[in-house]
Amino acid sequence: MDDHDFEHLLRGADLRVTRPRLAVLRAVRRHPHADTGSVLAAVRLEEPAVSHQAVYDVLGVLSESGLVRRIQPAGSVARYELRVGDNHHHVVCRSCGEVADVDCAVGVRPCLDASDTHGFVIDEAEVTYWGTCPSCSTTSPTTSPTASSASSSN
Amino acid sequence: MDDHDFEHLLRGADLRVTRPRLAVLRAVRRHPHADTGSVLAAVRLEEPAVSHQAVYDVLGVLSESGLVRRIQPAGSVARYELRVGDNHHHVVCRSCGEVADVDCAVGVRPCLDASDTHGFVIDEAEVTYWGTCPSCSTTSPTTSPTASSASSSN
DNA sequence: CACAAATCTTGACTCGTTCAAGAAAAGGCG
DNA sequence: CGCCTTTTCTTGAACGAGTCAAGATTTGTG
Repeated sequence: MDDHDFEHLLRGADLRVTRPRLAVLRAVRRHPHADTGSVLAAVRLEEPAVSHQAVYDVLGVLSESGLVRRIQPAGSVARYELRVGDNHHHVVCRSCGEVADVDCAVGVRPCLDASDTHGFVIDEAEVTYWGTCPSCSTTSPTTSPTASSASSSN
Repeated sequence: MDDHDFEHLLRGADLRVTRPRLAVLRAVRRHPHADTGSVLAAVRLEEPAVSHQAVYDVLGVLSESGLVRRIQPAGSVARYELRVGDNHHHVVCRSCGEVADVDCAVGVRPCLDASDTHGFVIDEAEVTYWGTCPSCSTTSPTTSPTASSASSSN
């Protein structure tokens, strides 16, 4: 996944290839599950002039186009990842908010057979595992969910 | 589930029995999956003097105590329900944000066997089904996710 | 190279939620 | 039953992720 691939991805989705978009894709690749603020910070290391609105816009269109996946565990802000279309799920640490990938255990489309769907037409089943991450398990639970990884700026 | 039961629930959780708390419990019972604003509105029909902060506080302690369950699908505000401890899941309409209950199809603890959990200690698996609700399926998709049920006040 | 459409910058703003301080109510005890 | 401590609630300000809007730039096409 280099810039060349990203360019193809964008063109394939009928999106123009711009410096902000490439920078966002690189940032998301480097920081899986990063929130918008972290993506913005990472982007600005390479492209200092990119506005926060541009990052919101870019993450928005990339999500709609399926080039990135947006997740948002309860109590968390939106997070983004490049891994897409492989039906994996997420573990979220109740203590520090850390997110990790979990490959689907049941099959390609796990739990997609809900018993009574009340007439809803279901197109996706999203599984979120809740628990405690390794570092919060060993150390005494001091860290709060808000005090997570990278900080955001504005 | 009448006021008498609610009182027992509260005392059993070492919580004082107050008019705001009973009103919130009644509101959540009457409006499953209601957001905080809707709960506040419903509460004020019976207890006009209850502050919005009280509703936030009450919903907070009730959630911590396990008397109500808080859910928050991506892109939605927090929602609450009384159904608790029966491991059911939710379908969320991508178009209007409507939420419905779905009983667990796989078993008592579905999908709780993640393959590689990266050292996380998992205590819950939450399944969210995404799709389109009956009314958004038939009618052309006009309604937006933000224009949902009851309105909030302040 | 010029032009229309898409994209980005700038800056204000919305709204769900939280923070903080003091007033009011709950429940135990005498 | 009424006092006292603690919990809970009211009031009002503040926070912050995300959105809106208008105008400037850029992209890709003809």
